[in-house]
Amino acid sequence: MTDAILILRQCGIQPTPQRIAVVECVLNGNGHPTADDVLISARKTCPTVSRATVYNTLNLLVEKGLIGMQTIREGAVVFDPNVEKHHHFIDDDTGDIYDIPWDQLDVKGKDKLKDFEILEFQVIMRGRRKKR
Amino acid sequence: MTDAILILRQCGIQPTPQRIAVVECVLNGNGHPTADDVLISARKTCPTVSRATVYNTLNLLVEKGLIGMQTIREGAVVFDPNVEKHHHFIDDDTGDIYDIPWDQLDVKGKDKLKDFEILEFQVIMRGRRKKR
DNA sequence: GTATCGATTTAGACAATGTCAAGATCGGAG
DNA sequence: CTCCGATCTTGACATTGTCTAAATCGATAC
Ligand SMILES: [Mn+2]
Ligand SMILES: [Mn+2]
Ligand SMILES: [Zn+2]
Ligand SMILES: [Zn+2]
Repeated sequence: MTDAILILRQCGIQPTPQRIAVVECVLNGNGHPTADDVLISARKTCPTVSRATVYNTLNLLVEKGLIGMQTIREGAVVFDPNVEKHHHFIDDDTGDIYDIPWDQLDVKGKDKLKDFEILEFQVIMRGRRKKR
Repeated sequence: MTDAILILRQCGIQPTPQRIAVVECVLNGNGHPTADDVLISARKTCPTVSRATVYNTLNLLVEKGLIGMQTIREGAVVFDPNVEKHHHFIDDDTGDIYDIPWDQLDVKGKDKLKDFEILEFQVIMRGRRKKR
């Protein structure tokens, strides 16, 4: 349970009911929601919130580094409450996206790519999550 | 210079002027075109080709394994004439996508992810291509 | 309490991506 | 030539995302 108001203030963003709802949806929600997921979810606590405000707020949060944005799903960008470096696993059956901790994988050979200046990278895996 | 007609026949797809134009655009063109790139490009040799036919043909080619489809750019899927396993580097300045040969990188640690059955994976890198 | 003013939100227009269905077109077999 | 199945085109439609103008909000000043 994050304190959305505090988080917004610390970034110099005026906390409003709409922005609080958006922050709570993406930070307390589970997973990697699309903007539309956030809109639907935010409307449960703030029924009049508009699509434009959800997009504005999400983009603002990305700018401030409070959340990430990932281009790994077809059709829509997803937002990511996890701002630490990490990899992703996408379940082809369900579409669910799982975080893989950064230190679980090691990518060897990047330094041999002389033609490219790598600013960031990640491993993207697809398959099925094993039922347990 | 690929023989589009032959390639289509080998996959059991009737070669038509429209399909030939699409195949030539994505196979002989350079890089990772979007459907819209292909549409514009195909219209140079086949001015009346429609958007639906371009999408239908591209999806058909993907189904048959003749080209790949990558979800690595915002806004639109890109198609990939390279069907071998490989990684990608995206130039943040230009948006250009470069193929990185499969054996240039080695991802260690995948076997420790007990909860996931990895069917495919790739490394996605972002940054700037060094001018040379 | 009321007027004012800037910040915020809303509703709807708009462009782009992608899918789909209905009708037109094409091309080969009879 | 006619018929018929395959293919193509057109335009409608849904979705994602951005933008603008007008409405709303809230704090301060009077
Ligand atoms: Mn979703
Ligand atoms: Mn393009
Ligand atoms: Zn993540
Ligand atoms: Zn590629």
